Amino acid sequence: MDAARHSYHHGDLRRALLEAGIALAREGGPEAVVLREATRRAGVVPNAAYRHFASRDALLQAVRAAALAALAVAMEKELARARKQPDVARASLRAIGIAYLRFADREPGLFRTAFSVTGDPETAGDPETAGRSGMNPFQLLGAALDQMVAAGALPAAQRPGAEYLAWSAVHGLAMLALEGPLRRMTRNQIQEIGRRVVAMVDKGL
Amino acid sequence: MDAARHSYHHGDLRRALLEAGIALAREGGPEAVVLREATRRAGVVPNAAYRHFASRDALLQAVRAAALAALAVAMEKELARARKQPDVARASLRAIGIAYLRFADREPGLFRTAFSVTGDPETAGDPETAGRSGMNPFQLLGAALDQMVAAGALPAAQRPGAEYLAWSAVHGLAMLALEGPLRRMTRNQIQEIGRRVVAMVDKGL
DNA sequence: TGTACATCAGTGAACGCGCGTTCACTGATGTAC
DNA sequence: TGTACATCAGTGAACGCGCGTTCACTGATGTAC
Repeated sequence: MDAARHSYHHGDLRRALLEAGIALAREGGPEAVVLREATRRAGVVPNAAYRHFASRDALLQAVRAAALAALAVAMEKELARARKQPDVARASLRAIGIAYLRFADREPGLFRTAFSVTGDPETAGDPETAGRSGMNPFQLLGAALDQMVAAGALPAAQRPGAEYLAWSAVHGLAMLALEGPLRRMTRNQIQEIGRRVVAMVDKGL
Repeated sequence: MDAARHSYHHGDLRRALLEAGIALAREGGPEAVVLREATRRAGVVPNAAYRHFASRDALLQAVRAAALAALAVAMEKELARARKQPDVARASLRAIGIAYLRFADREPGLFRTAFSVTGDPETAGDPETAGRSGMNPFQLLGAALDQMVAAGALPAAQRPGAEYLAWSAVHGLAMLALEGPLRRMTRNQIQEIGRRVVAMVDKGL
């Protein structure tokens, strides 16, 4: 990658390191985000990274934010489809759950990086974790639940904290399928269970 | 620990290493199960471990089995209490969920070791993963669900695969609370969410 | 338009770390006669 | 009951590994006059 650099200065090393870090996370999860490897891919000497990131962990946090943003974008895409459905509110909530599970399936490395790492993804503050709508994954889920209440599909009394219930169900399946005992199941089996989990949440909330 | 060994032979090194491994897992999760540290605690030279375990991973797997067995025992205790309830089937299912969450809370290191590690905990084969009843955690959950069907509290059509739905919900909360974004919440908040998750499963199945 | 110089973004070399694992060894145990 | 010897369970020393990070450095850039 980027092997052909001729000037002494790189030009955009911060971005190059971040992108290398994202690629590493995609390939092997958070523990694969190795500072030295990122500099290797950027065609630069190891300690050059310290001009742009205070430590290996700082790089990892930046990668994590990018992973969350990628998830937010995936959710937004699925939500766009849901808006054409008759029962928009319900379809939106399901879309969020399905997008979450699909992201975990298709980008396991990024998924694990986004969640099995220090830091609060719900932090509304960090714009780096947001999708195109400016909302991060957690906020998107919250908005879908608000819609449910507005549509009368969810009792207002159940609304507070409901994101944690929905999130838990879907997150648990993702983890069990990714690095837990469900790892050996086929993709189809997992998808079927995914549908049922989402249905359970819908019904059980 | 065990500093006072006088004979050249240890006597029960395998057990000592396993117990040291369990202690390490309890303190710091799977990545803390370090072979050299286990031998240090057993008062023995590092490579002595290879007389009893083929590799660091073999030790880790043994520790993992022990962690699953500990969870099974915790579940059995909670189940014993549930048997005194009027609606035994339902109470049993909830007991399993509550025990699971409580174990994750009280023994986070063992919990993570049990699940965020290679291997299929559902493997009925390994007796090392079982509690006093001879059943492992997964089997205990299955039995509770069978009871639900027998009691008419769960449609038989929903029974197949239902363990994965229940498990996902409760596992997800445990993970989010343990090493995810819910880490900062108070124990009480998590417990409250736990109750609601279990209720959601009960209602949503 | 040209030059001096501060600032910035890279280089080069080296550290210490603790780990898992291998090798050839030796002290202790227990079994056969 | 005693001894010879095979087997077993430890020791001692050493490996290579790749990592994150620090230090003093130098080449390139851009700004002030």
